[in-house]
Amino acid sequence: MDAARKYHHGNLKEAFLKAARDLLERDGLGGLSLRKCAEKVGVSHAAPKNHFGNIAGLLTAMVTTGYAELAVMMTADANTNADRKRRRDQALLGYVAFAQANPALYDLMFSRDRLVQDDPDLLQQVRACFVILADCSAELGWHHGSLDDKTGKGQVAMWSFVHGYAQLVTAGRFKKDNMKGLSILDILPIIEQDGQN
Amino acid sequence: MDAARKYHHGNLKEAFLKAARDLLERDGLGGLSLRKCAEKVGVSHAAPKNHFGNIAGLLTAMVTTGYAELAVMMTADANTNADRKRRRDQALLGYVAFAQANPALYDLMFSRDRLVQDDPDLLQQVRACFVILADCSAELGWHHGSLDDKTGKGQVAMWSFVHGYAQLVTAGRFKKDNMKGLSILDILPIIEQDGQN
DNA sequence: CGGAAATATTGACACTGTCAATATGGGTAA
DNA sequence: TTACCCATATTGACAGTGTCAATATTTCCG
Repeated sequence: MDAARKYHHGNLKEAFLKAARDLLERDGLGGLSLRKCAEKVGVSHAAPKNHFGNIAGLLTAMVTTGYAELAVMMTADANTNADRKRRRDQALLGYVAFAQANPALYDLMFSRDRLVQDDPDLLQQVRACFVILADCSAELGWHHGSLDDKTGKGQVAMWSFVHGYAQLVTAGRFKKDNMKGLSILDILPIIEQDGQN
Repeated sequence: MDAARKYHHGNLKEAFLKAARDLLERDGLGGLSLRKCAEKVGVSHAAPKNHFGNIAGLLTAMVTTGYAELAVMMTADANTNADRKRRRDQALLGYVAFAQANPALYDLMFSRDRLVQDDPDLLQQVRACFVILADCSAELGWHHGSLDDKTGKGQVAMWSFVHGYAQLVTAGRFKKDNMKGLSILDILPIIEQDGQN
């Protein structure tokens, strides 16, 4: 039997994830509900229970796909472009582009009390994104000088900066005239060490 | 008549804010509801409407007090300590300390779809915090070199870094062995320009 | 004193997540 | 094929939520 049509409805789980994501970006987190998802897909209001358990399970599954897409956005043309500096720029631009394209989902990806925090799939995708960012911090020269990169300080700095920038941009906090139109690559040189690229 | 006892209940508005904040930090945003606040205070379930309109109004008022406290935490002993470097350290440490002491409230302070974003009081308190951070960026030397600080790049970098660090710390994202125990002052030197403090 | 305004209560409504009980269909072994 | 089991989906119910209209109570002020 066709893998996409193997039951009453078919890939109901993926249909739910798609519906949930549409609702999330259209109406925000407050406009997303299990019942609306079910109605959008065309099944009964309790159908999601079989696939996700509860709403935290649905949100966790959706967020997990978000991290997977974030990793793709950061490494989009990594193999077609061997230059380290451009790879790093691409990763940072991709990170911010993902947040701007999916602002509500990006917020949810860093929520503390709406997700199943110890979900194995979620943790794996989060780790994958962090590894990519860690490479960026190394290419930025943040392991340079008297500091030992093995302490993780460079990675902490990298993640803090990129996440903070992405969240504040998508929240519309940088709207003053002297802040509009700034890319993360415009900001980066300010906190780079001298002579490190 | 006593200002603290001038009606049926008294300062019901402040009582609601206190109850809401208790519920928020105890049970998270999902455990906070208007009806629970009303029950906690001892009034009817619709009483909050007179003071806040709707739940977004209550959350906005609570968040506004949060920004005011954040500003206090950043400038706690500013006048008793004239040293610029220690003032800057105090501001950053105070910022992170506030986030760690009020993790759920801090999250809510950067929410996009649960607050009245254009509330005048909220905007004023946000601006006050940003001004303090902007001073920190200037004291960090991020206006140095060929870059003109008037573009706001230094402020954007400062806010991005501190907010990202605070949010990731409170979300428990820095729990690996090589990241535990790091203070924001440990991270800061990594992204400082050479010789600038 | 008396009306007006602010404040609080009551009752209702639609909506939400969750659960138990039931129904339906697909896969599989006899 | 047939009979059974299990995954999947539906139905109905329940407590809890925000919000609103109507009403009641208290305070304020002319």
